[in-house]
Amino acid sequence: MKYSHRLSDAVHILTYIGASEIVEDDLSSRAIAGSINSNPSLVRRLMSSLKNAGLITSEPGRAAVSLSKPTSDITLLDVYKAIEEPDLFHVDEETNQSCPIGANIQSALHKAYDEVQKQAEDEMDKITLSDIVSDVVEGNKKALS
Amino acid sequence: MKYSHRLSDAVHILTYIGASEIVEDDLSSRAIAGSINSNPSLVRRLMSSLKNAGLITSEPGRAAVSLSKPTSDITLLDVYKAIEEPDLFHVDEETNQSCPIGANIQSALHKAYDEVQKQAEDEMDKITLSDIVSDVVEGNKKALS
DNA sequence: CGAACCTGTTATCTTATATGTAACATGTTA
DNA sequence: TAACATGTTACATATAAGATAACAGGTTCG
Repeated sequence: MKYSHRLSDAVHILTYIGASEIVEDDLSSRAIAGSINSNPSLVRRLMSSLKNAGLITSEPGRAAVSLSKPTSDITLLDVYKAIEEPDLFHVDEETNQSCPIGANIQSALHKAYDEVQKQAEDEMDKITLSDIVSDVVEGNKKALS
Repeated sequence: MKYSHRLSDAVHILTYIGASEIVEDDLSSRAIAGSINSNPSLVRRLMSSLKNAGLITSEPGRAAVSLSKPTSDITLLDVYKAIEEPDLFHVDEETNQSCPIGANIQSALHKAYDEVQKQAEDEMDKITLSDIVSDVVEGNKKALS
């Protein structure tokens, strides 16, 4: 996942929905794609994951997506788990088990990566969609003044 | 970089060097590649980055690589910075600047990601090669008993 | 009712990246 | 000098992300 911005686009979608008062109130996948500078199909695919995770509610045929929870109850961690692979780092699972190093490095790395993952997730859990929406609305106010 | 294990292989190399007493004392790229179950060229490429970062010392022609610092002075963060892209998450830099959301989401995301990055890096900075080597040596002892 | 929109899903193409592999110039050792 | 090493480059392959198109089905409103 080096050059991916799936997480960013997913947050963008949620922010668009959560701050729809500052844009024309068009919540179609086409309108959201216009904001991302992407295409409606990508938006609908990401929304599919967000829907599966219980973060948004939508109905076929109607351009009427909405957040399932208040913005303060949706964390960056929720979005991360809905969209991304679970692990930030990957252990090489093909190391040589006949070598003392190769046979024991995997568990040592898993232990280390788990600690990093936990700290990252704890921090992501502290950042809410409300924070992001506030920053965006604030930035927009400044730009208009 | 979804399916990459560059970081794991780099730590593997350093661990191999740092724990060479529990393997036959062959520090050639071929021997290390054997432990990773990979190939010497990959090992030499990773070692090239580790050398640029000042973590190892080596000379052309001689299979005599060594750590530039004690294992307790080499952190997971050092290896991460030597090997990986600097950022865990990437902001979509192509969002529509004509849209209030698209124009302001980038800085909001950078701010959020920076906080997560900082926590992850702080944790990586606490984990040393010494910890990894200890776990591997310990695991080997158990396997032999 | 029917035209015009929408969502949800799938398929294909292109591009970026990681890895495997080979090759080669050059240094070292015995 | 033969054998082996590093350091670097080039190329092939596999995986994944994103762009794009297509289409079945639902919704809205004239």
